[in-house]
Amino acid sequence: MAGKKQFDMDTALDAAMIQFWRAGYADTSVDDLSRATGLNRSSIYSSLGDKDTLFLRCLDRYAARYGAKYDAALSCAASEPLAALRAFFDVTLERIADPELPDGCLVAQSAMAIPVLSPKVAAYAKEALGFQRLRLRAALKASRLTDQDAEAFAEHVAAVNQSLAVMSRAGASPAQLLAIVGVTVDALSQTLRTRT
Amino acid sequence: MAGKKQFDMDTALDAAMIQFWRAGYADTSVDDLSRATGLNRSSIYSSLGDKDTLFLRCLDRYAARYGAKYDAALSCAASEPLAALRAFFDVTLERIADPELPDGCLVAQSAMAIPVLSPKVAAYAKEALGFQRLRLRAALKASRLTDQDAEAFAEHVAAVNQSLAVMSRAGASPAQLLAIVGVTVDALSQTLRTRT
DNA sequence: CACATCTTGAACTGATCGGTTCAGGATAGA
DNA sequence: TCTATCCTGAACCGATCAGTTCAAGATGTG
Repeated sequence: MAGKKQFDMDTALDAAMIQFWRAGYADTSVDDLSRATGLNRSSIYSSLGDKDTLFLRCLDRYAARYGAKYDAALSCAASEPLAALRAFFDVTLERIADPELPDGCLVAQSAMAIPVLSPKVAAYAKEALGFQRLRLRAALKASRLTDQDAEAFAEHVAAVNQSLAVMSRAGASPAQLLAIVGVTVDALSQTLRTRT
Repeated sequence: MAGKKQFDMDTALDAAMIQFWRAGYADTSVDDLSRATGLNRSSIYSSLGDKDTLFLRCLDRYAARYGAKYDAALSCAASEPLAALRAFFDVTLERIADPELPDGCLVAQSAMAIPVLSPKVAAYAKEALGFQRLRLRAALKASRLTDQDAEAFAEHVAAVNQSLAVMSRAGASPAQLLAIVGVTVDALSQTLRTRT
């Protein structure tokens, strides 16, 4: 079976991404990736690069895919900040609820492993978290919040969003996850009401 | 050098705990533990057990040590709920600020790795998180909060506390961590003020 | 002194790791 | 049909993994 591309690159990258996402970098061997993608060990190295390179591509894929969803969710922040925040959390909650996808979050997973990751990967993980903060800061500053409140909420919301990864890994129920974000959403609601 | 115990068990366990804490289970080899504790490879197996057993002991040690601190912090929750919550977060923030200790949290680290940990260790990690929730629930119910609010805040605070582990691993500054918990503390303050 | 106890370093097993190489099969376009 | 291209399986490398074993050395107790 050869002559022209025998496999779908997107499908293979998705499979690799999900494998890393589920088991983490350290607990994913190249043989695991071979099984997950259906690609031969040799094909992985020739088409997808070595383990580190492939992991970086998966991290990038993950950040781009869900980054776009977070952006879309926050797009109405200026007019409807509360709805925007709810939509933001919904991106994460729906991802967690999807039985096709692992629990947790590839970025959070990688952030926790920073001390044992290669500098390049560690830097990318930090960058992804920083970008998430920027996204939230920009959206919240466009709302009626003061700059100070917007910055504090941006840090807080980014953190709470990552906490959902930890709690979902530990088997938290959808109701528990909703309670977690509920307090934050209420807090924003209060702040919007009192400091206008 | 022998005849009677040649090493201090507490010191050795602390060193092993910190090694697991910094690098995680998967990225800690028995040779790493040997180097960290100063104990011979053979001595580790004869005195501390195999890797899984030792990890469980370290997890238990960690949960007991900081569990006691969290309990102490929450002890004034009935009379001073807001101060109790601040003291609770301070336990984590001070641990993160301690240059002698790794960033992050051994429990959060383990929770993220649940899909690739042994069932026994995975169960213990879940248990530790559940216990933290119970601690918070009991403390908040003793305050002036309604049961519903207390339960929601218990979930939220436990999650935010874990989020500090993720963010500190990614290099968040003390100011950023303070902003994260500040929103939660303000939210509790508001709730205490409006729903008495 | 002699003995029991504890610890050490080193060697060893079998398995797995990341990464490379290569002969050969399968297919597409000419 | 011929050839260029792509992919496969399998073998191989050196390194590291967890875990075990053991002879030798060091110490405290009798």
